Amino acid sequence: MKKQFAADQAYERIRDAIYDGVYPSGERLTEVQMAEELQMSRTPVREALKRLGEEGLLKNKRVLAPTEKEFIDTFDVRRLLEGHAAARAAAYMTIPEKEELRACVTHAENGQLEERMYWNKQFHEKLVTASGNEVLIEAVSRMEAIVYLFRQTVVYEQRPGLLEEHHAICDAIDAGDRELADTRMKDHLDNDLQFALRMRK
Amino acid sequence: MKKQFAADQAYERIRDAIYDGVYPSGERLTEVQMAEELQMSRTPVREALKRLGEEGLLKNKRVLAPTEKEFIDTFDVRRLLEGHAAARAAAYMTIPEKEELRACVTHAENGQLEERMYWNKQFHEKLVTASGNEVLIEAVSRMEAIVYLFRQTVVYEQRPGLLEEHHAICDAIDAGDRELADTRMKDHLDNDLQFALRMRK
DNA sequence: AACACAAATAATGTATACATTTTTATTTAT
DNA sequence: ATAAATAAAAATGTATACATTATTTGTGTT
Repeated sequence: MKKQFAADQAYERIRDAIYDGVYPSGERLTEVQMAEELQMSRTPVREALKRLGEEGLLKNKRVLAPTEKEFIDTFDVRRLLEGHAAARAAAYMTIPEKEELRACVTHAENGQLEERMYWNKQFHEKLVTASGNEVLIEAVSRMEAIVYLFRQTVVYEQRPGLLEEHHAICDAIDAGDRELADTRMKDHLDNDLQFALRMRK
Repeated sequence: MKKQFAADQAYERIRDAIYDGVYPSGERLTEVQMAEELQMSRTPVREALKRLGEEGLLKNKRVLAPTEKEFIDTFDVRRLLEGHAAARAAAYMTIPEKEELRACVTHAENGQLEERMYWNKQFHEKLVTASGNEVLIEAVSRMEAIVYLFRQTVVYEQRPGLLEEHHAICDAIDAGDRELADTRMKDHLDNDLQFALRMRK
């Protein structure tokens, strides 16, 4: 077990708390309060808050409250990047990698809600990671915060068609069809977006 | 004139110094030394260095030394994003915006090296900004550091064909041809990449 | 009640001190 | 001479103090 700096702990704990809805969108996080709660001095907390700010989870000290536009804009970029990742995967993924990817979908099919969330997330992550392009990976992961915070609900994981679409993407990749993989990923994300938007109403 | 925090000044000064080659790639920047040079305490310097780290200009305390792969990967993503921005521009840019964009190219044609650099940069910036997609804008700007540091030289601004390509992109946008604008931007960036890679040898 | 202003309270930004960790320099052993 | 081990030096991470800014609260006015 590696020793963790207080600043890192603070970062992780606050981040998780935000994701868990402990601090709702719009709430202001102050250094003193956080320091109090985490039982450490302001210094590491301050560092953690700054980092959360840079990563977009806080917007001048308040928990990000993503607007519909921000969400749409995020997907506009995401579909580009993940579509590209899918195309690359179709061209360069190794057989074992393809199998792992497919396994994500089947595991999701068989698992309960908790597991299903995990494997769906893994699916996208594996796909992007397989590109081997650090810049791409970084860019995608940077957008997770908004996505996560916007659709506060988890119902999304039950969206009809979701798993079928993941399968379809796998099929395109297995077939080595770049174009098709790209298109299917983009369509998939479009569906996700539409569904999430509808859920908010 | 707005008052600046010491941390902000530190950030800007160190960043500019890195860009100006004062601290060469690979050099280690320590808090104490920077604090000394900037005549302030370690606290704001530390904050600045952390920020520079998050933005990719420092990689555990050392000035980023981009590898060829990183550079290529960056362009792989850039062409996606800027290509998309060009396509959007073709579809949605207003006449005055189109004129401003074209002006960037003509200004570059008529200016000296310094100006030319400025206007070429403006060209790309205007194009991306016109998308109105904050996420996209942010993503593109995040990649500037690597691009800038990798091609330490400025010769790049003299690349044969560069201005013609900018014009060609403008033409496609003026014509409202999304596909073509996208392709031309991608080709343009591909050329940039190839040229930069060749320069390094 | 809504507004403007003043006083108070609280939060931030910076400097500094100190313990710990990391780097560098030096010594010792093979 | 090279490598391992140790000692010395330097740099980092955290806590704390204090001055400065923001924010809130309270008061009086229309």
